[in-house]
Amino acid sequence: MLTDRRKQLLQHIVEEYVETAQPVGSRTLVDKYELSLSPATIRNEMAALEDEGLVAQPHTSAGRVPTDTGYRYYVETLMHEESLTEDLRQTIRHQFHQAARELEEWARLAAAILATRLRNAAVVTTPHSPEPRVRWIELVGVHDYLALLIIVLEEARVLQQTLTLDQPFSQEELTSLARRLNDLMAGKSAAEISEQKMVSSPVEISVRQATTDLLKAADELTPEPSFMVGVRDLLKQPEFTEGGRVVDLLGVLEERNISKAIPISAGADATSEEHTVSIIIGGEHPVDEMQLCSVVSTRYGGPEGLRGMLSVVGPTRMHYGRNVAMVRYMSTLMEEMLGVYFA
Amino acid sequence: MLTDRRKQLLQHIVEEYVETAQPVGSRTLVDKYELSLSPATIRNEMAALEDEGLVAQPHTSAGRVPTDTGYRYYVETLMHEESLTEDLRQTIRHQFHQAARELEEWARLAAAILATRLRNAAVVTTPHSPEPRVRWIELVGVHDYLALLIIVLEEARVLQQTLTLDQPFSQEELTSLARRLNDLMAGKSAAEISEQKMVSSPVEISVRQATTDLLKAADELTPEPSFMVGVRDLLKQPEFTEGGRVVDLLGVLEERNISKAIPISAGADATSEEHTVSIIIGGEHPVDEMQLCSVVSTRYGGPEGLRGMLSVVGPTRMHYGRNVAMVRYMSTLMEEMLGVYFA
DNA sequence: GGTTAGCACTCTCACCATGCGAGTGCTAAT
DNA sequence: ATTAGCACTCGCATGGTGAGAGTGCTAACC
Repeated sequence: MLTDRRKQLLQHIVEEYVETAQPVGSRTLVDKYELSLSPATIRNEMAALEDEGLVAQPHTSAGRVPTDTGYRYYVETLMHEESLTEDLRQTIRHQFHQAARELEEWARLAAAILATRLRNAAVVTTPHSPEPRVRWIELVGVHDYLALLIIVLEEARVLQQTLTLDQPFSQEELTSLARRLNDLMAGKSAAEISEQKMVSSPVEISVRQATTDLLKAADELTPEPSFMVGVRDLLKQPEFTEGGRVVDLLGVLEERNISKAIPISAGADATSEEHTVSIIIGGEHPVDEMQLCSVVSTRYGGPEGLRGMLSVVGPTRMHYGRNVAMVRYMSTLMEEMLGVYFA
Repeated sequence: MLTDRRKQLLQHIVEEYVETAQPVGSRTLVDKYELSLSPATIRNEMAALEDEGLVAQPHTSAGRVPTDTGYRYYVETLMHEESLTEDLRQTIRHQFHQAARELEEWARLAAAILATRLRNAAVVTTPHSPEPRVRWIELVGVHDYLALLIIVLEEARVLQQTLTLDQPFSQEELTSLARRLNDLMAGKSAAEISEQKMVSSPVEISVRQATTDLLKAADELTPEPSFMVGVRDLLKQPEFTEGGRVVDLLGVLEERNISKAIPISAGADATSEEHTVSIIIGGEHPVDEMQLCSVVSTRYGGPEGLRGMLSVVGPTRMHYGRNVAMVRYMSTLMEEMLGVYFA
């Protein structure tokens, strides 16, 4: 348990370091924060904080820098979440209402806003349901042996797939087949469709197969349009300028496997109802290349089990208070939009 | 007009520099390429090449480096396009035949292959027609006042847009409206649809409006899934490691405006039939941030006026012979795939 | 005349010493 | 418990030096 003074000191160190990116020394601390103490005292206190593993010095004669555990302590007990001005809220809300009424568009916009306002990289996934259900199914012939299978999900997402037919079909035949399947499949999930055992034509079977495959795949194929936004800002940070490390980081982010780079697991599932914002700090991250970064993320949900994720990736030396506030606000906003969308 | 010896010398300089990323000196040249001449002679020749503006030295006591004009001369007259082994061709073709039968998937695959094989960034756009036409149109209700407009283009691309309705419609009503519009619009382009003046219901008007808007926009919205692949390799190049410049480059690439970063204009439109591969070298590029890069690109086309673009972005010090060969092969392959697709 | 050997010259880069400044830890006094 | 003072440690910037690479030029050579 830390004394109040040490807590406050840690807070100052974190905030100062976040701002300047320089190791912070005892003198700077007393000067800038007008502590009515001498640098010597601060030094003693800092030595204590170092013993606790909360701060470290890059080299003997440098100031202190927060460690991952230091940041962790900070976000858990010391940080106050910044509150957004009503003005800012309005501006952002306005941007959303001006955008096209499209789920993907909203996700993209959210990512763009997060990235530019916070000057960090942002990742937003479009909302999708854990067990997607068919709302509508359509078959459009491209030519004799080729047709386009289009599936509209309950959540208004559109999937498509090209099918090779074993024999020519006219558009009329395809349409009536689609009608028939529509009646059978509407409102059903992949599992439920698979259960419907029945004798039917080879085409019908292949369409059914394609449909269930698509539904199953729908979960993973988190479309990446919203991705990569702001990586530029991320790489601008002084801690990345040295060169080598950047490349690895980019490598991880470039693979589309977002879930690997941003494991949302930590605690978020249990109380996900309550807009919990989860924070992963540096070395806490399972993926090596990400250990210079912190990730602030939260889920958002809509009706019908729709779920998506918003997150901000920045250097460990990020402005946690601001990022958390912003991510939280964007998630409520996304939920609001989804609510309206599905009235 | 250069003497044969100077041409060959330039060729060696380019190829050596491409390989080693080091300014190449007279001694290395005679040693490595077993020229039966002394370094002194080579020096004289190099001085001549420098007078012509084809090579330059970073500083007085360094070897020579090709200038942009040097590279230009090289690609126009000296370079021989590498030929791909039958083995490689087969491997790649195989990858394509294993992939999903989907235009986007092919484009993505093409980009991935280009990027990994050439260790450069690759950009591929999915094929789209300059004047898209409607093949099929569908309306799916999401709830009372919201419907999804789905348009399948002749080229088998699917567009979608959410529409707000001024009054509730049942799915039956929407379907029959879609049928009616389908009959009117099938095979038509945006311009032709706009011409069809007729009295109709407000919904119908708004659907028509949305359709033409979508068709018009379809040209620009070159989907970016295939983008950014391999930027990692790009930034690994020694010329980018210093730091500052990378950021700007990323900035340009991150904006989705590919056409700006990769103007294909240069000569490609006229004789585009013949798989002309266009090359933009360093300073020739209109965008400042791209002037450290070269771009090798070509268009590819399919039936029905379908057109797309393949390109590779790398440092000026790229392996032109290989890149051109690969880009050319991928373009014929894409055409082949499109041909099969639309039988 | 083209080619070459030789040489002086230039410039980069790595290395080392040096000095300064920032910041610390410790001790002794308050 | 706090603080002043001081010796100490590093990092970093500065400057000098020497090796190495590569050049241009001149004079000799075939």
